[in-house]
Amino acid sequence: MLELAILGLLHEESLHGYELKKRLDEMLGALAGVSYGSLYPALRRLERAGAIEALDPAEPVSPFPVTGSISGETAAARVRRRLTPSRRKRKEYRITDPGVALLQELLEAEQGADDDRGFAVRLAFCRYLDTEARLQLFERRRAWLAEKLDRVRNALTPTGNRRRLDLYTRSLMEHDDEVTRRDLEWVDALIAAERAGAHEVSHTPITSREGQ
Amino acid sequence: MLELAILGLLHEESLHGYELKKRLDEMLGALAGVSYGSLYPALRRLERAGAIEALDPAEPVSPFPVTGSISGETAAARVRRRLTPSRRKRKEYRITDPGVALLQELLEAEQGADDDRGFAVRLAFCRYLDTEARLQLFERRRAWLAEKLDRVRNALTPTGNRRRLDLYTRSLMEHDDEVTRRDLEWVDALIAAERAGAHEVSHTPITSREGQ
DNA sequence: GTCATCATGTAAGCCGTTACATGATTGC
DNA sequence: GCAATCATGTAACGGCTTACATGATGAC
Repeated sequence: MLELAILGLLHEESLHGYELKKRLDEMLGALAGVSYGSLYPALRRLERAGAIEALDPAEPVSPFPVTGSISGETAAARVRRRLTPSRRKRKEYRITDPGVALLQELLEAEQGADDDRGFAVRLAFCRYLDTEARLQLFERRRAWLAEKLDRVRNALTPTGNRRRLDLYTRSLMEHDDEVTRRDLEWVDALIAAERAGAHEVSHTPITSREGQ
Repeated sequence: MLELAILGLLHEESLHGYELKKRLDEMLGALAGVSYGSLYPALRRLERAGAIEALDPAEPVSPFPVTGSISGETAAARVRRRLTPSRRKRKEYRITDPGVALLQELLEAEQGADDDRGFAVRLAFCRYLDTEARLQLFERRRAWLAEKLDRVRNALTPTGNRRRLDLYTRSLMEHDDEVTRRDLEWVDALIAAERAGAHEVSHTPITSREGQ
């Protein structure tokens, strides 16, 4: 899970551990608040496995030489902190070709792809899958949610041997029911969008958000 | 977490491990699918700690002697399986007085009471808390959710340094935003109901559920 | 007699955490 | 020079899973 996320982030851009954690925290919901005691060992494992490699700090990797302004990022950076924040003892990692293959593999893996966290992380990087694999991921999630909804519904209906629930437990289950139904609708929308070919996934209209 | 749930269930009724797992599975969302490899060791730990005790199989505990029909349960039971399904080598556990104290303590503990699972399990047994402790639990959850919502909102608004999100990640975050807002509303309803003294918590009207 | 289910347990391992230790760089 | 933040790591431990091992009971 963590390794999947690391590979996913490094596929976009080379990063060092500390920065990686910040990205992970932004990606929250899933994987927010992962600890360094977990992150750094994961990086070493991936490095030993050849999925990522540490960059030589002497020669920077950017396609452009690092002489002066680096695209538009500079203007914003100047405001918040000085230029060239670089060169601590930090180790920047880059994903390797086998690493990209591993990312694909982990994204498609069935192991733990169903639960909330597993799905969230996979969805965050599913742009690296082809449409078919993506649909497979969505359908699996859908089935899982449908099953979950079924179980809640079953626990909620007073069929036969069912013990009666206290009000708090009942409220919990009703809420669970509602949330799961919404999750299902969402996944259905993702599937529909994927099938339509157009990736107009950003469906959520939501009650006017002029507040901020 | 598991121990809390075990104590909560045993507070209602004495049970053996296998049956306990079934209840846990029904309580799903949180703690559904917990494994025996996790459950039995937990029972032993609790027993060693004196929080629960195994019943002497010779003398059953029920307030009524076990001669023939045991309340209304019998009629239903007769249909699905024969009477007296009892007496394997199963070990029935009962909660002790120190166990009840431990249950209280765990319910009020701040450790891990905020996340989805922790809150769900506590809510399922919060009837064993007094109104004040319950409100404290709800308020803590509320604060946690508010903070989470804030982080999502922040990641979602294109402020300054923010990298632009791909469509899938954006959809994920928007969904997260929506779900978290609903969670907040729900907790607010719980708090309001608690404050009103009446425990009319079962608010959810939900779109007509004639389907089943 | 044999299969499904009930029932209890152990061992190995995974994945993560907390707490601790260390040190570089920069702003003031 | 000192504190805040950036940055990397290790050690111990926690909680849960999987896979395995075992056996009793009841249905057919």
